[in-house]
Amino acid sequence: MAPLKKLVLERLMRYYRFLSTATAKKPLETITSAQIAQALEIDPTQVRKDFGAIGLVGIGREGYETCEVCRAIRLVMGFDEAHEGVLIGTGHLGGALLAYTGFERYGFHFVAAFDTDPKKIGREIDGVRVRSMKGLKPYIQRHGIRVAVLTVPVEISQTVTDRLVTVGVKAIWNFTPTQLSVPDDVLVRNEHISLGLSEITYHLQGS
Amino acid sequence: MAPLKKLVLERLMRYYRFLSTATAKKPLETITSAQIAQALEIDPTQVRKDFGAIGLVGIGREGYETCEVCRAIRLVMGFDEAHEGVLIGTGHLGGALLAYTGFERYGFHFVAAFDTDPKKIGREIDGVRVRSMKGLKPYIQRHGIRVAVLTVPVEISQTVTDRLVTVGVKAIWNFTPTQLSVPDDVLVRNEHISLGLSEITYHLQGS
DNA sequence: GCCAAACCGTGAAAAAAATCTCGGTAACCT
DNA sequence: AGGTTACCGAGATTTTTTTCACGGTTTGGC
Repeated sequence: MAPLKKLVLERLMRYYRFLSTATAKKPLETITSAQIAQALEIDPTQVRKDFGAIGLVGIGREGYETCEVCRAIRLVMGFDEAHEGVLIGTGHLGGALLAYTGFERYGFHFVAAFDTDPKKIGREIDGVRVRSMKGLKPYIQRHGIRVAVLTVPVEISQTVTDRLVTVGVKAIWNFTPTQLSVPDDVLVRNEHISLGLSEITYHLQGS
Repeated sequence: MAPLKKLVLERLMRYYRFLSTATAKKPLETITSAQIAQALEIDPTQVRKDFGAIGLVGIGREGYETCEVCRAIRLVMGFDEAHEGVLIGTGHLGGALLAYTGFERYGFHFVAAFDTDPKKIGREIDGVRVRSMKGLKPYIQRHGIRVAVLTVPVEISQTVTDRLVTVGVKAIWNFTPTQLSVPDDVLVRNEHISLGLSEITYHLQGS
């Protein structure tokens, strides 16, 4: 099967989140593409296309089985594999991410945090131990960590990235406003929060 | 001029950020589309198209005047108008956003924060006063606030949004994992951080 | 048992976004 | 001064993404 595109993955994520929360308050046997589409403000066809892409088939005039949909999404997205990540940089944003419990449902959780500040090293933030950057390599390699979340100051983001790559990290969730360069086999997902301002200031502008 | 698309706005933001930081360390008179494109890992044509869209013209074989580019972007994006925003929900993420100073360069800053927790009300977080939600309406209206940043728990996100809309907020920067419904004239920019996990868990999956 | 309603599935069409191609022009070199 | 190089600008093309349109199928009613 051809790899799924980024946009498809993001929509699958949204379907999954919607189904998780919607069925929590009112269990549903089945759900139609129209229902999902309306809730998420997209086209019903889009939902059917996406479902088709991961091998889901609907039934008659019932729609899709909610359990089956969730299972299929979790399977294709890899939510059932435990993804253990480390956080680099325990500033405000890093701390907020460590405290956030919403990633668990996607099979992701933090097992350690790293920082250079001696005052922080050794402490725990929301149950996660803060370690010295010196211990990065052995930790990553001993635990087979493949994901790192980057919340360090921009000045050192590329340097830290290079280190992460050399110790074997395969995916970097980048919250720094930087364009990181990495080898082809390493995935960088940018979470450039400031970009959101573009829409806002432009929209408000002049009006 | 036709309104600029979201993707164009985001790229303009990236150009602006790149130019701001690149010229800070080494002042450049001019810059070529190829240089920008290489740094941001996009196509040079894309850069020229975007620049063309905001009326920038390059010169001979020199490229574009950096000052002029920055000025044009700031003008079209509205960075020079002071955008005063309020933050609703002073949890971990809210605190991190209040502490972040990087929004200033885009003309955005926080003038107040709101929360329901009596223990937080009255305190200051990074120079921003935390106020009671009861005072939301008068504050917004007295100061003519048009932007709200939403970092409240999901359970109350729609309720708070409705309130924001009725008191006259015109743009909501939504950090909650919710699909908010608002009138047509109100802009919602979603910063659904969890979506980033889709790429990561999918990429790592099976490998 | 048959008709109608409410779905899905999919190919076709449209819209949007990214990329290619190439003519034109200004600066540089010899 | 003239050729060459290194850009930009814009039309044409391709690719991607979204939406439309409609045949097929299952369910429920009569």
